[in-house]
Amino acid sequence: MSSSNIRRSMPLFSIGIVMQLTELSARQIRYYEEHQLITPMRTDGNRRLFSLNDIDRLLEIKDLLEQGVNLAGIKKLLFVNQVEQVPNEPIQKSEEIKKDLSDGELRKLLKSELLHGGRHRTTLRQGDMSRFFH
Amino acid sequence: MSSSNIRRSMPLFSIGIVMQLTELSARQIRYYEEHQLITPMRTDGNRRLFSLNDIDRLLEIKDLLEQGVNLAGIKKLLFVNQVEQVPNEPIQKSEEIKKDLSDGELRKLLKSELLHGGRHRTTLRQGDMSRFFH
DNA sequence: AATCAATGTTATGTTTTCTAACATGGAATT
DNA sequence: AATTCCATGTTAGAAAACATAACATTGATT
Repeated sequence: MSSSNIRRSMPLFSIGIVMQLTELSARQIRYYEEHQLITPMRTDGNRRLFSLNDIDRLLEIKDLLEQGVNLAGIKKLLFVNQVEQVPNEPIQKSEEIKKDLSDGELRKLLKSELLHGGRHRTTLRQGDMSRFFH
Repeated sequence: MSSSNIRRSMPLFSIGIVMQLTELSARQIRYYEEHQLITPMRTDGNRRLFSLNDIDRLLEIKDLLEQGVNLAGIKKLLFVNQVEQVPNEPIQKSEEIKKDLSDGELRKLLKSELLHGGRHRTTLRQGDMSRFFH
């Protein structure tokens, strides 16, 4: 897991913000979760918290729906993207230990990642973002 | 206003998330706002929404407080940072029109900025972020 | 001892989000 | 044409998160 991926998978956004950013209704977002197209984190009080990756995926879902793909198809598409991507990932150095980090360490790391911002992209579906520039 | 600055000034985060990221109490955050060290946006329902810049500033406030600077001093410091930084900004091209954008256009832009991620930094206090890597 | 700055704590009200149920419109199927 | 199904809207009621405001506390300064 690259630092960028860590940053992009941080649960940060309430559903209200995600609604604005994606222009999806709460109903739609929850429905997609219900069908396991996204799996946002939850707070202790059971509120959803979305990551940048979640938002990314929601926008892709929206895009595919507008192209006529149904949820079943989208689910498959998202899934093949994941499995076909794994082999392309460079073998990670042993430095990048995946071993359990303490909560404190993780929080510190995530903080610095977030605030340092992303300078290199390791996104799966590269080029997809072009559709936001119309 | 660079695209990065737009992205970093987007009101996105609830106070709960900001508490976690900064390890400040709600009381502290509100107190700093009360003394006009930050001015987070509000939702229609009056909930605070913080930007990355707000979080950045909160962390700087926290840092300065730990160094013994009081709020009055911090206020001055933040202010001189702002005024001394303006001349360093390159003159913006006339392409970068500041004219009013429609809400829709702005939202699209912000969305793409957010999701595209920051690749170049135009931060004011550069180097400050190093303190997050201990 | 009194004051002040920064923060904690508590009370009370409002906003946001939650789940669950039912409704609807359009497409596909029978 | 009637039915079914998918995706979404709408509503109700409960709980979480957040708002302001007031009072308490702690440590430093006067």
